[in-house]
Amino acid sequence: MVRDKFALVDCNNFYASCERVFNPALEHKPIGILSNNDGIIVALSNELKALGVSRGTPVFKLKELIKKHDIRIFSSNYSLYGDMSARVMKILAYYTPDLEIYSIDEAFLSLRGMAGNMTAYADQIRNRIRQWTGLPVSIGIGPSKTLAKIANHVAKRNQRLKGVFDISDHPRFNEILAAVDVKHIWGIGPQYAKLLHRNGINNALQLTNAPRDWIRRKLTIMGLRTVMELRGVSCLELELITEPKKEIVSSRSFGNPVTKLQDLREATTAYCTRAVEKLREEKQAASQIMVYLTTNRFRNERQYANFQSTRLPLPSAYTPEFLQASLKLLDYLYRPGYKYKKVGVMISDIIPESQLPLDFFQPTYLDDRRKAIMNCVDSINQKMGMNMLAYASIGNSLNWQMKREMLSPHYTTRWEHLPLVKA
DNA sequence: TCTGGGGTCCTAGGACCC
DNA sequence: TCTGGGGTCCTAGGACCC
Repeated sequence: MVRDKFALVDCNNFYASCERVFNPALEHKPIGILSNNDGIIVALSNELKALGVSRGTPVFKLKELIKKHDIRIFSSNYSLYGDMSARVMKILAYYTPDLEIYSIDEAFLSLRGMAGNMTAYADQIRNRIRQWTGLPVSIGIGPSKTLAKIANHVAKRNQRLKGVFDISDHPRFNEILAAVDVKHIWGIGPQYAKLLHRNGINNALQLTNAPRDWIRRKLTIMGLRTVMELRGVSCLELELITEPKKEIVSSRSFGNPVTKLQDLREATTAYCTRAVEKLREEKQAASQIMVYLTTNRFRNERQYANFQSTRLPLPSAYTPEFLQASLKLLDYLYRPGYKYKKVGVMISDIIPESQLPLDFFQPTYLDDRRKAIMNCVDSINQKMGMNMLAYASIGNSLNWQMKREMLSPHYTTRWEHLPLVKA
């Protein structure tokens, strides 16, 4: 029997590293990347971590620290990170077709059946990514995905390992697991970590040896799978084909509180348009649409949070149809007198476009000219930029738009932002 | 003043059917 | 006092991931 073997390639402090690639002055500086709306820190360089800052901290709480330590703060620049991610994944695909792109900065590779020194192989991958993109990555290797994740975690924390660690058949396997807190295990979140700690299960080795039935009962089947994976029994296969999404959400918090229905209608138009665009990118159609509206739960003022959904007569991917429905839902949800923080649109009951039902009495998305119109709009927007062609209800007040006050240039996706090299 | 966004899976409980 | 037994489908809520 050929034993499974997985490598997890993970970019170190991905967003911060992307900013650094194009701005070498940031080397060795503490860097923080902000969420949408410049709200919280979502990514940190090691230097910022060393100052005791953690993911999720609201940036306003760091004002003093930022000044004191010359911390460089950036709004998130997804067109830059998305483009850098694509470059890394392309390099990995060159090594193997057995590649699962797990997130913007992580990928699993299958090393099944490969002979030779895996550490040397991983070193080579790591060096090539560094050389071709400028990004530092860590690579963990193990007999299951969960153990590959742990190996990666170990690689990141030990300078001596130079970014690569293979945990398979390691002579000090137990010792290594005993040093990993359960909260760092893939699949164990804050709630489960608390539960485990309460029951005296503090590290990965203890979890590995925990009673099966108890785990099944308290952590469900998912938790049991995690334990098996820790024992080196691979339960999670590489997912080579990306499954179509079951729901698509588009929503944003507003830069400033919004009170007027008109502004909410404009925001809803923007998010609904984007959601249906994503639906078409996946070549899917949907029949369920939901709109939700909330005030700011952190503020000590009158609160409102509600949602409303409706069903289209037939599955569709025609934006105007969704727009009409979502604006109607919004009008129904809206109550004057509140300061709103966020509106969102969710699309579900998704089926492949190819499985659209036929209807004798009304044209479907495919039969009439709707699909052709959407294709046309999409290709123009793709070439000329998002919302180059937009729906009138998007308006032009922009009262609802998010804050992005510390955005770096779009170094790789806009000609006018290309970095210049001075002769 | 200032606290993100976009997903997935599992389970329990209710509705409804025979 | 006693109060069937399944099956299926749907939804809400809770957990997780990045």
